[in-house]
Amino acid sequence: MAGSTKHPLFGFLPRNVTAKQVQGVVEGNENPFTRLPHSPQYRKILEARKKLPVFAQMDEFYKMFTKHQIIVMVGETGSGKTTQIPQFVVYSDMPQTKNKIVACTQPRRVAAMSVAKRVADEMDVQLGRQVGYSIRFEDMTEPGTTFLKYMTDGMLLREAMNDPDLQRYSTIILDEAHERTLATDILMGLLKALVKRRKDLKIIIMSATLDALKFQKYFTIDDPAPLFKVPGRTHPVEIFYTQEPEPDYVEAAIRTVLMIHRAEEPGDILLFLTGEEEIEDACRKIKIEADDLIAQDPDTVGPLSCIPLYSSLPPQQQQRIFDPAPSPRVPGGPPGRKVVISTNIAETSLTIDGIVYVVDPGFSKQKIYNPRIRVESLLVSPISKASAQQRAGRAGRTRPGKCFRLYTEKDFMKELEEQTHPEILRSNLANTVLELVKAGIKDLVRFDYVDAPAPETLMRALELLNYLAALDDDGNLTSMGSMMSEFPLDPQMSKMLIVSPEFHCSQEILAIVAMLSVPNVWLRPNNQRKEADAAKQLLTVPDGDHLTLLNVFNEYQNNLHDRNWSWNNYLSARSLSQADNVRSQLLRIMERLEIGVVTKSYEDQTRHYMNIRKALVCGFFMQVAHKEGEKGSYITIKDNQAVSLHPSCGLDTQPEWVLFNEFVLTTRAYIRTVTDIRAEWLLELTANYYDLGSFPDGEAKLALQRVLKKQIGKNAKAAGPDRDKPLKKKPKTS
DNA sequence: GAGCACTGC
Repeated sequence: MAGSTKHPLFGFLPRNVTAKQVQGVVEGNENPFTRLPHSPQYRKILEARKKLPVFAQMDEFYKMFTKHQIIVMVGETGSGKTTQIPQFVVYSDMPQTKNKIVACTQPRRVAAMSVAKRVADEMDVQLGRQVGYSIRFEDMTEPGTTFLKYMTDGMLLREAMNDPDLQRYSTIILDEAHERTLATDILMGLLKALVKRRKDLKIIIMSATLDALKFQKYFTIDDPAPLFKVPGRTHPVEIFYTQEPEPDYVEAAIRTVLMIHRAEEPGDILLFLTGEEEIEDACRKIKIEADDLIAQDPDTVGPLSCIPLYSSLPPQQQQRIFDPAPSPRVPGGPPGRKVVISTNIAETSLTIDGIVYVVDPGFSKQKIYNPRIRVESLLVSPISKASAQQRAGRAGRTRPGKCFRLYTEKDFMKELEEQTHPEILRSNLANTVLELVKAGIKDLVRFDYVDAPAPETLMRALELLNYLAALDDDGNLTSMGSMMSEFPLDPQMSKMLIVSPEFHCSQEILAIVAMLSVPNVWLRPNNQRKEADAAKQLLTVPDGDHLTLLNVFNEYQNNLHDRNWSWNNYLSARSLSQADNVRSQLLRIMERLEIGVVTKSYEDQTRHYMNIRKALVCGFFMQVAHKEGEKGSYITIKDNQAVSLHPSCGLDTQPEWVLFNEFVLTTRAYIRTVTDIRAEWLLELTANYYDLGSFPDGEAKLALQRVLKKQIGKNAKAAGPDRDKPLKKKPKTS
């Protein structure tokens, strides 16, 4: 009688449901969230879901989830945890009945989007309504309707900054926690503190196997967090090691690829190398050698296609990894094979079906941070055991595979670290510290990190934020700091934006900051370097690379009608449109903060450019170098690092003082993206930092003292300060 | 006279 009108979830007690109840609803005819009948598509997907390993453990899951506030979950690839667990949680939390949300974080945007789409299909609802996702630049949710949300970890961290109690959420699931991204690490710290304040909030940490114990221990409230284990569904991968260490891993890798091609069963190969240049080089060599092999032995050696893969490759070329292996040259001839040569991008971000052989030389480029000289750099380093395991796993996704490690078993056991160092130990934390302070964390040194960063890294971050006036001398957030934290930028750049109205150049600083926030816009194809350099020369502003970036952005905007403009000027259309996107987001934030977006267009260009350079100084006064000696050698102020102007630098002279965006350590120490500045501005705009009383001795200090003396003399002679008068333009030498 | 591992806000 009542059966037809009763709500499908009738009798469900929040946070106390059984697998039997849930299975009844899942198998039922009526969708409990839309009250519509389930579609045939739903039934089809349900049959596939029921085969996932995690589905068989629903009962076990609910027993644990009902009882505990925090769960650590481990599941191998193919367990279905990312799609199923959040749905299980929804039936228990019933967030739709109390205006709450179940959130599941991902380290990458594509994952958040694609998983949300899949889960919306599984639940027979429209993406963006009951189930949605939230990533930078795209909020695919409907307030009041969305109760299951996939999002990037960085997005949730931003929310935590403004609402430290994360009141909207009933359960928060941190997925891929083993990747230890900076955002996930900070979230773990915040959530550990939060569960004490919010007893109604539940947390699930999802990870691959090796780290589980560490997370369980970390999340000890009275007892360690319980562990929920889900088996994976992959194929076995046989591991081979070399007998002796390989002196040249690229050469060994090429040899191994050719050996596989000659001697192993059909199946595609994935080779891991460290960077673009290495990959393109190996690609060329493999092609040449494979052609030789085929010429020698056309009856047994099939064709080999070689596909490079790295992030700066245009998407269209990245798609080539999904091309099928080449067909035999003649019908019935030896089969073709595909080899993908990739950076770490194929370790986590991209999966390629059909890979049967993995060649792992054991290296990758890793970011390291040196707090002493405040520099992040990339270094080719040995990978960790966890990483090696992940790479090997790429061979077993479709059928049993083989992994050839180009190092000895002994080195694997003894030399490789268990885990890759988490990002928090390898990064400049200026931004993170500001976010934490904004989230109300008072004592950053004693914050409960999963892995605590070096005290010096924290000190460097606090010092920078103090000089930028984001924190006062007691480490409290200032109103300036509060504004700065609203921008998804390094603090130096948000500072520039906030002060830009004083220099009448908000639009210009917006464009420059946007350009500095996207990947390099300059293209330089191997066979057209001269043409590319010439094109760049035409866009160059000799006063500084920052102004060149501004010029490029403006020209891009002026030429939007011309589809080929970017390409014709050897510029990356992808980066430029990204910059445009970033610029709009930053502009919206400025408007929200009621920072007047001021631009004085009637000024003459020299003076206008000077104002822009002054605004740059307000953010980047700590990244300044002084020319010492004749041959273009510079010394960074205070740290006394000898550096050279990067060859890509467009300055037509070698000014005495320069401001730089980036310090790069390659064959030499270079400063990149450099602008000509004046000592007067340093003394005038950032007197706090350029306090000569505490300045280290050296040529830079002497030069600053001379400027100061001259200023005092001038001010004594003249009746008042005249520093607003444009300084005389230097004669240009070409 | 050289380089951009990979994410993310």
